[in-house]
This record gives sequence, C-alpha cells and structure tokens, in this order.
Amino acid sequence: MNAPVSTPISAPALTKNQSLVFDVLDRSDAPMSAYTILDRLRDHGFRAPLQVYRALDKLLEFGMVHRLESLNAFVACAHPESECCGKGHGHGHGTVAFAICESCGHVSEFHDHEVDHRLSDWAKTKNFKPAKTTIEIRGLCGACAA
Amino acid sequence: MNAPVSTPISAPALTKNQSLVFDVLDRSDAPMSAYTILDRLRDHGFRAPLQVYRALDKLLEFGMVHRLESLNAFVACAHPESECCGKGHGHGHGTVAFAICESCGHVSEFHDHEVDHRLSDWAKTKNFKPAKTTIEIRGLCGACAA
DNA sequence: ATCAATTGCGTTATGCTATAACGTGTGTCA
DNA sequence: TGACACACGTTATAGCATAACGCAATTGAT
Ligand SMILES: [Zn+2]
Ligand SMILES: [Zn+2]
Ligand SMILES: [Zn+2]
Ligand SMILES: [Zn+2]
Repeated sequence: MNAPVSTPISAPALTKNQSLVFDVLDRSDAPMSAYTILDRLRDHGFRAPLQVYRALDKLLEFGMVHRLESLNAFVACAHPESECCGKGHGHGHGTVAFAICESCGHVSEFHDHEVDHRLSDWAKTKNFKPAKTTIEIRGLCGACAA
Repeated sequence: MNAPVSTPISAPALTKNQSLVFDVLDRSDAPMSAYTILDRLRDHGFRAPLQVYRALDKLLEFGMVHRLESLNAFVACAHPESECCGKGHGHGHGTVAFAICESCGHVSEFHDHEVDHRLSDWAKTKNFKPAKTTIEIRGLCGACAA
C-alpha cells in the first residue's frame, strides 16, 4: 500500500510522502530547508532526512518545487499553469528567476523571455549546452526596504 | 607579524593566508570547495576550515573570488580588469554569470549588460532592492558536448 | 499465475559544508 | 600606554545531503 494515489493536486499522482512535503512547502510563505520540513512532519511519521529528500527529488522532477541554490532551501512553484515559452501543459516551464528578500524571506518567482534568450544566445555562440539555469536575486523586498 | 603584506598580486594587500588560498584557486582549472582548498594547504600549515573560510570571506569581499552557489565551491575571478558598467578600478564589477561544465568542471565567467538591465528593471518595477545576483548555467561545454 | 524489474519506503550510518566561541598576537592611533 | 581593529589558531558544534542496507507494493511481461 505504498503506491501513488490520485489527488486533486496536480498532473502526476503524488505518493503520501510527496503530498505531505508539497503541502508543507505550499503553505509556507518562505523557503524551507529539508530539515525544517522534516521537523514539520515529525507528527506525520517522518523520522529521517531521506524521507524528505526523496520526496523533494520527485517534486523537483515534476517541476512542482524549486530549489534555491543560494539558500539550500526549497519553495513550491508559484506559476504552475504558465502558457509561455511553448511549454503549455501543467508545470512545465523554462528558466525562471527568483527575487529573495533577506529580511522577511519572501520569494517572488518570475520569468523573463529576454533574459532567457540572452543566456541561450551566449550558450549557442560558445557551443555550451545548458541543462539547468539558476537565477537568484538576493536583496530587500518593497515592504522591507521601506 | 600577522598583518597584510604588500604583494605583486592586486589592489588590497593580501595576508599570507589570503594569498595562499587565492593562489590555489587561481591555479585550479575547476571550482574548489573550501575543504579541498584546506587539503591542498595542509603542507603550508592549514589545519582547520576556518582558516580557509576566513580567507575566502575577504577574497569575496575584494571581488577576487566568486562563490558558485549551485556547487558550494569557489573560483578565482576571471575578468579582473574589466572596464564595463562604470566600475573601472581593479576588480570591481557588476553582476556576472557563470557557465559550468558538469563533465570537465570548466567554468566560464561572463557579463551581459542586457541581462543585467532586464533584472534591474524587474526589480525597479517591483520595488525590490537587489544586493547580490547569482546567475549560473549548468550544462556541457563545447569540448565535452562533442 | 509467476517471476523479474521498478519504485517507494524506513533505518542507520556517514560525509560534506559552514559557523560559534574562545583566546592570542600584532599593528595603529590617540 | 591603552583602546581598538584585525588577522590568526583551535576546538567544538551546527546544518545540509547521501550511501547502503533491506523490505513492501506495483507493474508488466511470460
Ligand atoms: Zn515554477
Ligand atoms: Zn521583505
Ligand atoms: Zn569576476
Ligand atoms: Zn566540459
């Protein structure tokens, strides 16, 4: 009784652990580390980091969660149904950027075609084959900079 | 006898530890983790991670070294005397991007005005005050993709 | 039906990355 | 001389991530 179960949540059916991890992230208004997620889920039977990391790996693969490299933390995807960049279905999306407030922790996820194209062009001229691009702006959000 | 000593290397005089760490990074053709640097410097009296991290902090502050967030590793700056973006003196430079080969480890550092401006513009319209921007492209370099 | 391959799960142990806290020595500038 | 800033060395600890084992359930041939 460990197989994925249909949920109202999204494209690929999530297993119980995957759902739990995603829900915690989705309800959070700031990025969370794997160990913080673990602590939030002790009451649901989570005991070890691997339970979290395995769920996160899948959620990352599904595009439902993003990893913030400069924070070693994770956020739920904030633009699930974007139609842009020719990837219409579900969570599929191209390169995305994050603005991270270092005061309140709030994260804005956005996409910019022009940035994407410039980086792609650079790669083309250099014969570099991009696999994954990370763009993270750390700073202060409007509310905190006031 | 612990104070910075004038060297032929760059703008701010480096201390002995800072020089040792910078030299190791500068000679390397791939990013290095702090602990790898530590191991390279055992013969020079390094015994603890803090010796490396403290030197790295200063080198980062001087702009002589960059941290690759997606790798938890460090590289020597590859465009020390750039005149672009109105920051003419020494190592000062604006936002920079990295293309990281996941096969051979080679890193290309570059700057793109347009990308910089697009991200700045986004920040302005959102009233976000950027402090530091990370752009890292992981993939395969021309040589390795062949 | 049965077997093999795949996937998810739980546990223990381990490794890698980074910082806290303490004390020492040295150069600078009243 | 004394206050201060700063680089340094050491020990201990905190935080992030994975290796390796074995078990259970599902899937999809044969
Ligand atoms: Zn997203
Ligand atoms: Zn804020
Ligand atoms: Zn640089
Ligand atoms: Zn390569």
